[in-house]
Amino acid sequence: MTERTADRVMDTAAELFRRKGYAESSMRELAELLGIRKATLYHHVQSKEAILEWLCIESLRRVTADVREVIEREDEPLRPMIERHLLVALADRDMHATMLLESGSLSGERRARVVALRRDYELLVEGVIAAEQREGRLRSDYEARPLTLSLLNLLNWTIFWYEPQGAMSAADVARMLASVYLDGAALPVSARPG
Amino acid sequence: MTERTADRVMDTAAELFRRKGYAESSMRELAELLGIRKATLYHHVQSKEAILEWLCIESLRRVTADVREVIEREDEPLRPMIERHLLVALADRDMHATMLLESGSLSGERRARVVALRRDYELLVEGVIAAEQREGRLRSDYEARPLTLSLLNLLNWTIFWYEPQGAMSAADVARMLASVYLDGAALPVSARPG
DNA sequence: TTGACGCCCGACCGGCCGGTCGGTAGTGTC
DNA sequence: GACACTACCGACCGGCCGGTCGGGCGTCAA
Repeated sequence: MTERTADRVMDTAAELFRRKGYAESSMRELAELLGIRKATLYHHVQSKEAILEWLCIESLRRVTADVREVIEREDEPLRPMIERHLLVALADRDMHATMLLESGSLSGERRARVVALRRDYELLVEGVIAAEQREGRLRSDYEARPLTLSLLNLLNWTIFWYEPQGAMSAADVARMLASVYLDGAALPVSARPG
Repeated sequence: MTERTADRVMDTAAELFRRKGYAESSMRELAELLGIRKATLYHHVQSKEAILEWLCIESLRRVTADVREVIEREDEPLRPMIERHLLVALADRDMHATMLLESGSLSGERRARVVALRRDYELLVEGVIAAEQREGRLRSDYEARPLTLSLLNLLNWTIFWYEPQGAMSAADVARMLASVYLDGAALPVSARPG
């Protein structure tokens, strides 16, 4: 049952960290949510920071794996890649939020490992952006790097306002953001009313 | 000199909170950065949370005032509004980052006040978006609300990767983001190479 | 000279923090 | 019955936290 318990610890920690913030969450509180004592919690995890590192790495691992699969499968991967990124981020919401907001609380090697994974992922996306520019499907008046970072801004922070029970499904939001990013929010002049 | 000192406290606190996070920053550390003792610091501010509230309110006050002025002056305010928002956010970087990341650490009435200001600002932007939709300059296949939140995502989180000493000036980034949001990142099919 | 005021400080407080320790209870194996 | 292993726990630790208290020191006005 170790595996089950470890998973439960990680899920609960992700929810707690997202709701209260990493520094404001205590191991006592986490133990209480799990229905065990703090000393017992340390039987399952090495330290508080180890939990945070695991959450960061796992969220990046999942989004990287999924997006890489889309890139390898699709001929024109940009739009499906955008949609997949968003669907994964919304599915692993608490974990993803913790990675975005709290990875700065890691220190030393833990921090270095997470920063490296994040950089790898950014470069994966940037590679797609640059390729689409070369093939003339994406505008080239700006560098691939700021275009990539803008896209990731647009996507990543959606988890903080999206409401699963609202009018739009996750797939709806994914389509909308892909369309806004690629096609723009403005109506083309030719399509405007007189 | 009280005014000078209070300003210095707020500037220093904003930089510290952005660099280390609110919960991870201590009043001892802030006092040390200011070259005074902790007890003296409490002569100038009421509490740690009061500092955070002031930073949040002030950053929202500035961006709201500036953007409102643009809206009242311009006939087609959307593009200049986007650019102004970004310039203000980049100018008050530490304060703005603290507001975005740490306002959740406020409690009770302080939190309520900041949340209300944030909501006011969102509604101000949403009003512009909705107006542009009615006038046919903005696509209407999505609601004004998610279009607004997407735009704010795209803009707000830029402060975390923009490098002032880099190749692009703040005005360059502002123009780029306005163009990506309005015109899209894709090349129109008609403009693509054969 | 006196006293009010702004600015400063050392010493201290209770409380919560992450983490450790020694030990117990149950369970399955040989 | 002996052993090993896992899950569990109460009690405890040193350390840092936000915040307070009483008082010192210079300036300036009466």
